[in-house]
Amino acid sequence: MDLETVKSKLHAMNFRLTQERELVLRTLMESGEMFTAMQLYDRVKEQYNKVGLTTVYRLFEVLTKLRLVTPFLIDGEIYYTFCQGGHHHHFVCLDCHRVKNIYGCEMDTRDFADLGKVEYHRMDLFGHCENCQGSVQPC
Amino acid sequence: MDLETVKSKLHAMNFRLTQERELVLRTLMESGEMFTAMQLYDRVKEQYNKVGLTTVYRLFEVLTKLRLVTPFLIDGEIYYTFCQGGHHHHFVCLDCHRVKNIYGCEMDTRDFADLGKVEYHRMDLFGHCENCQGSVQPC
DNA sequence: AGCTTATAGAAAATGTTTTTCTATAAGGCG
DNA sequence: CGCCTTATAGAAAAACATTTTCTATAAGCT
Ligand SMILES: [Mn+2]
Ligand SMILES: [Mn+2]
Ligand SMILES: [Zn+2]
Ligand SMILES: [Zn+2]
Repeated sequence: MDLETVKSKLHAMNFRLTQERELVLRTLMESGEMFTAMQLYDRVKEQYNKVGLTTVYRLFEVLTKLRLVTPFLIDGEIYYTFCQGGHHHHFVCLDCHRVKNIYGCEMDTRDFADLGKVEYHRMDLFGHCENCQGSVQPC
Repeated sequence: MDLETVKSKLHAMNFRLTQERELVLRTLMESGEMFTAMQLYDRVKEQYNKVGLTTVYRLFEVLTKLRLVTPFLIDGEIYYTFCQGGHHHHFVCLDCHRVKNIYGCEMDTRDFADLGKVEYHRMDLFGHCENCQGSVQPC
């Protein structure tokens, strides 16, 4: 998905795409990584200009409403990754925090009807991506 | 798993099973639910005596180290559920927050070798358990 | 260009989690 | 048992994370 599409989704919900939001969104979308609010704030600062931390928090809030972001809990911290399109699963690199989408879910939720009514499910794989294999782990 | 087993696991790591920990642990284990620290603190208070909130936080910390607890991120909040035994998946009721274990994982992580080296994975189903189906949703 | 209203960002407020500190008791050992 | 060592309880403070408030600004519309 490109920035223009996100823009229309924002507009459809009466949100605006400000210059600040565009900087943050670009950083998030182009990285393929997941970030805590503070991490994304720092990344934006180093790559572009400075934006307010509040702006990052508010963007995560908005993107969550639009379901354009998926949260991950890792080591007690909440990370967000840009995420859109149909249902899919994830591979998360524990080293570089890059996220890869896995399409083609074969699960049939009817198999679990005895447990209750399944609304949705998630599957996340965690490991070390090709880039990070063999390389020294970040401290 | 019963309390005695947890006790030995604690002792094996040089942790102690105090009266306060036992109260909190009982509440957690017997409920089958997942709790935020504050929720478990409140539940212990109403069912038994009062314990310190710090004690609950510290117990979650210890149980996390022993891998006797699994964290869930729901609506921006971190919940913990008592969780032990071999690899399995979860069904979480969005209403009552009870958790059911799903054994018999058929996934072969080698199917994803092209993505990187998979260390572990999780799968969580979310929905409404039999008890909560048809009943009025909690506010 | 002009209008309306969502947003930026600094500062304050709020909420959550961790740390500190002292008294207590768990568990080990004789 | 009784004694000893050391992990833990819990209150209070500190640290940290997130949300709210408030005013100026600019996005988007006409
Ligand atoms: Mn995704
Ligand atoms: Mn479990
Ligand atoms: Zn990687
Ligand atoms: Zn339920």
